Amino acid sequence: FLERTWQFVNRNRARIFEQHKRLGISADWTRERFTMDPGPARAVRKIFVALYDKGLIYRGNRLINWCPGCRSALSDLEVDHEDVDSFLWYVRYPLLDDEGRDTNEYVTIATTRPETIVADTAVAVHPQDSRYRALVGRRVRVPAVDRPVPVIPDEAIDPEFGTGALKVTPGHDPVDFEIGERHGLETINAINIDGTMTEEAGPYAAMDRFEARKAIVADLKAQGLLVKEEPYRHAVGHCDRCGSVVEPLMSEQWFVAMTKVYGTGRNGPRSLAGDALKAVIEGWVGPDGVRKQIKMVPERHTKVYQNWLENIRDWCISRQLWWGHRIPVWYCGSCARMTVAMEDPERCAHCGSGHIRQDEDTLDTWFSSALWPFSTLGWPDDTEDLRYFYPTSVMETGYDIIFLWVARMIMMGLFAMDEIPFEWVYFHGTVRDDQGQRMSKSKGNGVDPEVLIDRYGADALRFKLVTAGGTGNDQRLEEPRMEAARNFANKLWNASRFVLSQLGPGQVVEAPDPSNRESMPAEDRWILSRLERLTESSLRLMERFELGEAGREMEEFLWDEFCDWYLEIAKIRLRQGDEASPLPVLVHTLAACLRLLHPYMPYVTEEIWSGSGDLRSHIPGGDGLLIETPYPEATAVWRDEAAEREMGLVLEIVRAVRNVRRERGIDAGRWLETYVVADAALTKHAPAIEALARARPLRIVPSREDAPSESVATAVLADAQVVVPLAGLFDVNAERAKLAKERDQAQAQVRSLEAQLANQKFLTSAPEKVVRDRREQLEAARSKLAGIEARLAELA
RNA sequence: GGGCGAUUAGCUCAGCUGGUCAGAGCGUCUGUUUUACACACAGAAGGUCGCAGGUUCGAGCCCUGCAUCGCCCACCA
Repeated sequence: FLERTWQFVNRNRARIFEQHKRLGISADWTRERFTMDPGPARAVRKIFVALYDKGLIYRGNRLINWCPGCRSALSDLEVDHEDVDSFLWYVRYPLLDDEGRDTNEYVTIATTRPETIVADTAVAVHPQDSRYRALVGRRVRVPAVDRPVPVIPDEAIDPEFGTGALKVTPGHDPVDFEIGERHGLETINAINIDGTMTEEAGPYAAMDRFEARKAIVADLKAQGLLVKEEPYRHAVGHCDRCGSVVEPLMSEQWFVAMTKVYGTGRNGPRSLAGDALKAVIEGWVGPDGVRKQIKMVPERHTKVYQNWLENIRDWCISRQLWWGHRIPVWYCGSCARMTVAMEDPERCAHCGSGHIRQDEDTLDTWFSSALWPFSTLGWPDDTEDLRYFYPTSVMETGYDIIFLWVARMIMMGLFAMDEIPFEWVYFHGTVRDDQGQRMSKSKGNGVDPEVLIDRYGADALRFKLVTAGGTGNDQRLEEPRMEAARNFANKLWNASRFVLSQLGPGQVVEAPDPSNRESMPAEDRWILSRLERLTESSLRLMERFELGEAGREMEEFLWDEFCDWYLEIAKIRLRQGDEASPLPVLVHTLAACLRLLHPYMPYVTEEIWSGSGDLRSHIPGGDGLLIETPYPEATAVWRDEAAEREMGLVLEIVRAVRNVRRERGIDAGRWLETYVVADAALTKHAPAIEALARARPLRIVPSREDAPSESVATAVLADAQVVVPLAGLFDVNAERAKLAKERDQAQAQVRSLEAQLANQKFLTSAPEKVVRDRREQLEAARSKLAGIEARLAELA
C-alpha cells in the first residue's frame, strides 16, 4: 500500500508542488514532508552500500529506457509494450564510390523510426545474404545529414524482414547498440531528454521527435529517397506512469547487476538472479542448515517467474523523480571521486575535501519495496523481531507484481539475510469492474472499496472477494454477488439472534458430551456429524489455499443445514420445553461456525461473540475475543453415519410432502393428512416431519396396506413411501403420468448401474469403494422402482 | 514471436488427486405476514460442460489438434 501511495505521489508530484506553492508552502517543506521515515531509509542505504561494495551496483553510461514525459529513466518493467498502427518506411541510402561521391546505386532499408536516421552510423546486412555480400565494406550516405557510413555484416540481421538491410542507430536502439559495440561504431545522441531533437539532428534540431519524423519523411519523399510507406502494426514501448512513448537513449544511470557472480556460499556461486531462481526451483539452504523452497500458488506462476529470471537484464534503479530515497552517493568537487556511505559524509572519503555533492537522483520505488520483508521488522538496527518473523510463512499479493515486487523481495532477502523471505507466495487474481474490465485511472472505472463497504459492509466485501472465484483467478466486482454476501452476513446475524434469544441472562450451556451420544436425538448427532465434516473439509481446503471453496462450504452448511433444517427442527423441542434441550448443540455449533467464519467475516462474528451478542457469556470459560479462541480442529468424535442416514430420510420425506403440495397447487399454509410407510423407528421424527412438512395428521405405518390407496398422491423413496390423500384434488391421470416419468428415470438408472456392475473390467479395475457404492445405489434404485411399479399397478 | 489463462444453466462463476458433479448466486416462474431473517421461506423451469479426435471399465476433469476471448513476456528494424 505504501509503495502504491508513493507511486501515486510520484505521478502527481508537480500538482502537489503547485498546490503547496499556492498555499505559500515552501518547496523545501514539501520535499521534506514527502520523505520516507528514517527506519526504512537506513535499510535502503545499508543495502545500497552493501551491494555497491560487492560490485553489484554500478554507475554506467548505457542505453536505457527514457520517458520524455516524466523525464526520468525507467526499468524494463516500467515499459509497457502496446501495439500501435504506424508505417514501415522504405528509404534509399545512396551508395558512395571510393571518393565518397554518390553513385547510381542505393541500399534500401526499412524503418519504423525515420527520425533516428540522423543518428545512423552504419547499415548492416546478414553476412550470408547474397544480395548484399558485394556491398559489405562499401559506404553509403545517410540521408538528411549526409553522413558516410559503412555497410557491415552482422548475424543479428534477419534477411527475411523488410529489405534485409538494417539502418544501425546505436544511440537509440538496443539491438543497434549491441551491433555498434561489436563493430566499434560511433554512438550519436539525436534525441534530448525532453523528446526534442539534438544538434546532431542537423536541420531537425530542436524539433519534437514526432514532428521531426514527419519532416524527415516529407524531405525524403521530396528527394526521391522514399521508396514506399507500408502500413505496419508493431509494439511500441510506453511509460507505465504517464503513457508517453519511451525513448531508448544513452544516459548515465545506476544499475544493479542481476547475474554477476559475487562470491560463493553454501548454496554455490552467488548472484542476485541466480539465487532467486534457486530458492524457487530447488530450494535454499539457510543459515540453520535447513533447505526451504519457495512455493507459489497457483503453481503456474513459478514458470513465469523462472522464465523472467533466466532472461533478466541489469536493473536500472536511478530515477530523476523528486520523491523516493536519494541515492547515497556523493561526488567530490576536488578529486571527482565518489563516496558511497550509509551516513551523510562531511567530506570526501578519498581526498578529504569538503566540496561534496549528493547524487540528485532517487531510487526506483521498488528498490525499497524489495527490502520490505526485513526492513519492516526493524532491520538493520533493531533485529529482535527478525528472529521471530523472518522468514514469514505466506506472502499474499497480486500476480501483476510478481517481477516488480515478489522476485525482488526474494533477491534482496537472500542477499541480506541469506535466507528466503517467505515459504509460500499466494497470488490472488485481479479484481475487475462489473463489466470485466481492468480498473484503471485513465478509464475511470475504478470502484472505491469504501463505497462498497458503506453499502454492503466490510464483511460482505471481504467474503465476496474471497469466495467469488477460483484460487488465483480474476473476478468481477459485481453488485449481485455483493448483495449475496451481505445477505449471508445478515443470515448469520439473525440465526445468532435467534439462538441468543433462547438463552436466559447469564445462562451457561455446557458443550454436548460425546459419551452421552446414545441418549441424544438423531438431529443433534446429525448436525454435529455434519459440522465435523465441514471442519475437516474446510481445513483441508485451506491448507491447499482453496480459500474460496472453504468459505463457500461454510456458507452452505450454515445456511442450508444449520438454519433451514436443524434450527427449524430444534424449534420444536424449544417450544415444548423438552427435557433434552437442543441448546447445547445450538450454541456450540454456532460457536464453531463463528470460529470457522471469523477469518472471512471478522466483524459480524466478533460482534456476535463478544459484542452485543455476547455469545461467549453463555459458554463455560468463554472469555476474550473470538480471534483468541482456538480455530476448530478436525476430529472424528462426532462422526455418525447412522444419524446422517436417518436424518437424510427425514429430509427426503419432508421434501416429498412439500413436492406433493406444490404439484397439486395446494396452499402452503394448509395442513395435509399424510401417511408415511416406513420403519417404526421413524416415529420419533414424526414431530419434525409434521412441523416442517405441515403434515397433520401424520401416521407412520409399517406397510403400504395400512395407508389408503384411493385418490392419493404417492412419492416413492428408496426407504419409504409418502402417501397423501387428496380426495377431490386427486387426478388419476396426472398421478399416473408423474409416476410413469419417475419409473422411466428409475429404470434407466437401474439399467445403467446393472450394466456397469456386469462389466468385468469395471469390477476388477475400479476401487472397491466405488463398486460398493454402485451396489448400494443399485439396491436403492431397485427398491424405488419396485415401489413405483406397485403403485402404478394399483392405479391401472 | 514465445508463454499462460478462460470457454460449464439467460447473467456472473464454482467444480479438489478422473467414479451420480452436472452445481451455486443472481435472474425468471409459482406460492407464503410458518413468531431469527422478505437482505427471508417453500417449490419449479433451465446446460449434448467451445469444436474434433484420443486414452480409460469410466472424462467438464487427462492427452492431441482447432476455434474464440483475455493476460503476460518479447531488441525483428
